[in-house]
Amino acid sequence: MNEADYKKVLTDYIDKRLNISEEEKEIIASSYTLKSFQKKEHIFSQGKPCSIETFVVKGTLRLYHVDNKGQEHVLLFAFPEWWVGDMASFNTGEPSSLNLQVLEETIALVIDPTEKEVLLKKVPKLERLFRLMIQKNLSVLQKRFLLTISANASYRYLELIERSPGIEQLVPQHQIASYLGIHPESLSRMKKQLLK
Amino acid sequence: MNEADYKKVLTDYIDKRLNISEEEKEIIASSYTLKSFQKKEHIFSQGKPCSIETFVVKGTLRLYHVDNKGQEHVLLFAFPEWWVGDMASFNTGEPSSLNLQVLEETIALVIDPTEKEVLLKKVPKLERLFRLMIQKNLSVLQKRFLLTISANASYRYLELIERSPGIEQLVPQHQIASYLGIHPESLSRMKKQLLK
DNA sequence: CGAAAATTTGACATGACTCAACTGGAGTGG
DNA sequence: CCACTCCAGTTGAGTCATGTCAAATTTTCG
Repeated sequence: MNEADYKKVLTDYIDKRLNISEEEKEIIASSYTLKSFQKKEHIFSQGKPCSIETFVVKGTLRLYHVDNKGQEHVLLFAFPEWWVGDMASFNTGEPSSLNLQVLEETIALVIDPTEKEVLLKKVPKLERLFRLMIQKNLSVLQKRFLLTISANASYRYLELIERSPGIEQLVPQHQIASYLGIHPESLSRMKKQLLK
Repeated sequence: MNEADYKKVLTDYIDKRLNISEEEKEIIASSYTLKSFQKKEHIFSQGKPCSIETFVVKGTLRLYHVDNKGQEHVLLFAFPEWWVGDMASFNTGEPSSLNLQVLEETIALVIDPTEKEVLLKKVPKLERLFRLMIQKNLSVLQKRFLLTISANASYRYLELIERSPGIEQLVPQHQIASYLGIHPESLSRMKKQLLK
């Protein structure tokens, strides 16, 4: 696949949701920059402003936070056709509280806040796309939050592997523990328990 | 205050963030319906589609979910100048998983999905307002989620009363416990501990 | 005033954490 | 190709925060 093919993934994605003209497709395609990232690389990090919003074309990422005790907490794993960034930081310029790390070699389309403003001016319909996207993210997080405070860790674990089958092949176990909000030792013990 | 005054609260709120014309203010004001709600009343409930998005002008509300064990979990308390609804349900028509209940007599401006679509067609800039609003909500929830899985209940309690001083006068203690994700007995004991 | 609801207290159970030791596999360099 | 290291995962023992259930007390409100 070449650059144009990768950008077509994005414009197709948008077209499916919004119906955009050929001209708009070109504006969009030229507003985003194609980047590839190596395994373990950090695309942005906690403490610095996040001036990148990415649309994942290929690969796997994790978005996580390190708390003041030094514990990592995975907010999400990202896959192709996902938008990932730290919106709060991206929009305000304040330091990010999140880290975005590559788990599997990734190809993504990226944009910075200034370019995004320009793009939104040129193609205002995209406001709607981004609204719907964030709305989706919010519903998902809401659901996860409620699950986290209402169900125990084994229930959350089973829910995760049902919702994302194959995740255990893609992501090391201690990161799954971190996603579930528990320690690796606890997840290990829990899995043993579940085998009965 | 009369109806026009209440609607002015909304148009002022929007004007502060977007700069809208007098004409647009009128369109907005006429798209929303003024409603008042009594203490304990449910504005929408779990299991039924939520066809209401509210802008609180006066009063206090709580948005909560009841899980399959019958436990209530408070997602948020809402105060004047907040938007409250169940976006997932509002936009798709699927049954809501949330309940919105009045804690203190409330006056709010409400809109249904069809009216909102019409309004957004007439005043497309509002797409941006709603995007920013949801974005804010998402950042807040993200932060809360991370706090919930990284800090213990007493830390979360202290954070809450610092962030919302006076909340203990407005909201019964068992609902604060529910907001914190713990049981009322635990909160009671915790507070006793903290007095040292 | 009296009933119902909210809060507190007690006794005990349990899920998850902590810290430390051990195991096993993947990769590296001699 | 082996020895070595490093990291992920497992296991063990003890602790702690919070849950559970039941009873006592206080507050709220009709």
